[in-house]
Amino acid sequence: MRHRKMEPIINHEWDLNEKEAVKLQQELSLKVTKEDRFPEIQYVAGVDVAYSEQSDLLVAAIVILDASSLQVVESIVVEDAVHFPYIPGLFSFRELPPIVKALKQIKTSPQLVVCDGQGIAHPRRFGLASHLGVIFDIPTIGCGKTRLWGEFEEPSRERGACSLLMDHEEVIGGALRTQDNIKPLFVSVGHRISLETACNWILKLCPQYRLPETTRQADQLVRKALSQINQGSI
DNA sequence: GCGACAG
DNA sequence: ATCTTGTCGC
Repeated sequence: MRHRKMEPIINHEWDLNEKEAVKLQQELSLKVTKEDRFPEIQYVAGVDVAYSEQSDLLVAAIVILDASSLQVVESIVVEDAVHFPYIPGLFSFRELPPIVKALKQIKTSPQLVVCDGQGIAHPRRFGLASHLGVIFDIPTIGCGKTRLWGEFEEPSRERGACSLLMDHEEVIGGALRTQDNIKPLFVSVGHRISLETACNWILKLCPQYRLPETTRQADQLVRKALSQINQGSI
């Protein structure tokens, strides 16, 4: 099988101040597509980032899962220096640089990427998942453990229950229960996928645990890498 | 000014 | 996210 490495269709500057970052989000958010626009999905990618002791180092991991078996077929871990502080609403400017770096090196191109964070459930409708989706022009889902934006009702307590995340009259995501009696996840459109399809994929990726296998596998990798880095620096 | 605030 | 021990519960 031949592979073609992923390449961004948009290459913008990352060394921005807060005001410039907000302006860029407003511009790029116009490119987000909230409808299903993707081919058959054979590979799904998971992304996660961990921080070292003094938060001066980032470790990002990409895992590629076979969409049917949910088995890992490829993975990569990269390190990068922190170039942006953590600011709610500007999260992508902190975590995306190492993620982009890692995605460029992946040999197996995924047809869908699941992100640990929000998609359009964001004050400017441009969370990490949407940002990643737009610059690579690839379908993405935002899947956060906690809420950033929007109001919602508590979904009923069985797996699959979902209540809409609303910003006034606008639907920006869903609070989705992935297991019975477990706190819901916050699922939102990243890019080129509908909320309904996104929720169905997240449920498919959560056969046993609260978090999607994509996120769990990526989380496991960055944690292992970080512990090895810390041991080597002592 | 006060509370909220993805990871 | 990370710092951190025990502890309640299935």
